Amino acid sequence: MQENRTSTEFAVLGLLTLKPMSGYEMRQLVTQSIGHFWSESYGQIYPSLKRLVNGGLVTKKTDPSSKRDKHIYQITDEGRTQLDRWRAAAPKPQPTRNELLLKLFLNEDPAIALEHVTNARLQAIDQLRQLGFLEEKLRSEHSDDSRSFAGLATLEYDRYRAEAVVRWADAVLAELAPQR
Amino acid sequence: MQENRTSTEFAVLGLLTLKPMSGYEMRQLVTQSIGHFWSESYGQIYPSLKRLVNGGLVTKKTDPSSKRDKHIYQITDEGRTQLDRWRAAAPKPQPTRNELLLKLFLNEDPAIALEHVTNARLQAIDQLRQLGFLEEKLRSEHSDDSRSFAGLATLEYDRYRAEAVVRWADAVLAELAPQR
DNA sequence: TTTGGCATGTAATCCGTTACATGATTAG
DNA sequence: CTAATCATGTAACGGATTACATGCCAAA
Repeated sequence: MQENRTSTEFAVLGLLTLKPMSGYEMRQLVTQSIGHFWSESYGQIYPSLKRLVNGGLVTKKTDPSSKRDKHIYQITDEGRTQLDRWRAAAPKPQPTRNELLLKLFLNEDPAIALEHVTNARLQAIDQLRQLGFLEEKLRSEHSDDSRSFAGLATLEYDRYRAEAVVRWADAVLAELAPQR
Repeated sequence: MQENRTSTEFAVLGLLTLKPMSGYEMRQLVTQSIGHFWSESYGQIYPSLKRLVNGGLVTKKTDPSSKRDKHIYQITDEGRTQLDRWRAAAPKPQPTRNELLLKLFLNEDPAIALEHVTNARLQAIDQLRQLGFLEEKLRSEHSDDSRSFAGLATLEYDRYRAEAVVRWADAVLAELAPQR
């Protein structure tokens, strides 16, 4: 009887390897540190934790040091085993659906194309700025362990991609508004 | 009473500006020519067409020249109006969820990281090859009208991005397996 | 004659976000 | 006192894929 786990469940499980934490903390962690490439809502986190507990991959206990009703979740050995298997498997390719490209493709008005591409360029530049902040934060927090390497690699990924968007936009804009 | 249209419905509507066609043809067109950045399944196309007909943005008639039961859909003036409005609006940013990055982030085993990054690099290179084919096809089909410009721009987008992935992978691999 | 491609659609299911519902604690 | 933040969870809804169900026509 093989349980069918979703990426979300493994994400939740994997985050518990960083440290035992509550659903609330996990949500903060996701948005603050891996928000540039992953998101989880409460509507996913709490049900996932529940399923993981049912499957024995995670244990739940109430934090005695907290005045509030706070539940700390911790990964079990079985959880680590399953997580390792998932991590070793090839990441499933995410479906590509890009509304910007769709609008460009379906659009015959050059003015609109120009506007969308210009905006995309500005957004990419803004993303580069934000990635810079994140990188600084990451470097200051844990200076040079292996965890930091993985974090930096993910930042770099998005940096390369954002730079690619800027260059692409420049190329397209040059073609849209030539010699002037 | 404002209808709430999805991106899928506008995609379907927009494709009908290329030419009137059937649901089946649309599905072929999507996978063959814009598959690198957009996908639609029959489970989306047929219900969308139905809703668009109900809303008066599309008309449906049976193709008399076909022996089979073939329904040709055509965009109406009202459809064009609505489409124009949608095209002018800012594309909504697609949520970023990248399982590769998640696995890298959660992984402490360098061998697994190395494997995933190597694979990502190979996949990007393969994508570049496919984009090359698509570009040739596009250039040969309609040599130099405005439609071809839009098509090329979308291809270029993915080319820039795929090249960025290759460069990123090279950088990460260099750090994972230094001096040898 | 049987297989592959044309052709249409619906139903089941999955996965995700947003909205809802509730309440305690703490800082201003 | 009162607003922000901590904290937990469920319900409703939306949007997409996959599986299902059906059948004709053409070519091998």
